[in-house]
Amino acid sequence: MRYTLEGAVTPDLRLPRVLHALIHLSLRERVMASSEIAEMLSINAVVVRRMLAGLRENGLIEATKGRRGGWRVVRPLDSISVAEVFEALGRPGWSAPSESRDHPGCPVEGAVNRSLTDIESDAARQMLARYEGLSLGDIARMATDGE
Amino acid sequence: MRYTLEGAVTPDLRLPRVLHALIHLSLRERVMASSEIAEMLSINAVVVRRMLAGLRENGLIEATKGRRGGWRVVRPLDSISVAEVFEALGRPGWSAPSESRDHPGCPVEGAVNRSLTDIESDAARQMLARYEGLSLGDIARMATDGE
DNA sequence: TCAATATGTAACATGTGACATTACATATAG
DNA sequence: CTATATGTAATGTCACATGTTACATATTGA
Repeated sequence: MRYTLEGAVTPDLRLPRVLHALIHLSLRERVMASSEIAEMLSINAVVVRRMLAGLRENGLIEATKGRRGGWRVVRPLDSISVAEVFEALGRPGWSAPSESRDHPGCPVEGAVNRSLTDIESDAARQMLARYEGLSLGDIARMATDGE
Repeated sequence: MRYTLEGAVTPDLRLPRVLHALIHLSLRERVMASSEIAEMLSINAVVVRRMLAGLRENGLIEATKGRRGGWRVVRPLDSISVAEVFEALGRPGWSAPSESRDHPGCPVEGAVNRSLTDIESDAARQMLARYEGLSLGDIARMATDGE
């Protein structure tokens, strides 16, 4: 695993937004149209469909077209980890570690790259482990219980 | 401390590049012009001056104008941590954690934000601690010794 | 003194990715 | 059939690292 946590210039809010939407969607136990979710998140409905496309391809949610159509969470929240959502979204905000390739073969550049990559990879690994240990059910209970 | 590791769309290579340049600069024990450093890093001389400006303001390096001018590392490499360079560069690639503010007051959004922020902050804290424990001298020795 | 050489910066261009928006194709309930 | 949803392409906006040009300022050395 060799990843750094990065993000676009425009703050990448896909992960928090999708988690937020999935939990509401599951708790309500009825389908919600993209437009409803969009209103809830104060964003555009097309952006919602774009974000949820990855989750649909990974079997986390299903979409029904036509009248009375909308989105439905397929599995129980306790069985869905943040890591799974993160992966289904395509690891938003992550990119290759910051290695410069300005002077290939230079031992100094190599040592710098190895040092920084080690540190970034360890941090990324730690974050992913935490994502794996946290389920959407956990978050839903956090919201319900005394904060 | 509340930071996420982020980066621009264009890979942010300021940290590895500056570390690379500082180590060479110190080992050579003579001033180097921006143009020389730029050639070494395969980038533009103006970009070099822009990167090094923060280090100059933080007293890590000094610049001399005019003929025979150039850049000089003020302190020994062993006394300079990666963290110090990182800070002098303005924490390149870091930004506030990814919290959505789409529906203030929503307990679900709040729980999501707290969960993600905790995880991101911990990862950032760990990375900074590693930066603090690593000196430019350490990296220079890595480059010299058996890799 | 004066020309060559450096830094110090402003100004503008470029490339990229998240997000916004419009338009339209496709599918489905009633 | 028609209203309603998803699916998706095309285009625009914005922010930021980097590239590039231009010029002001400072300093060395003959």
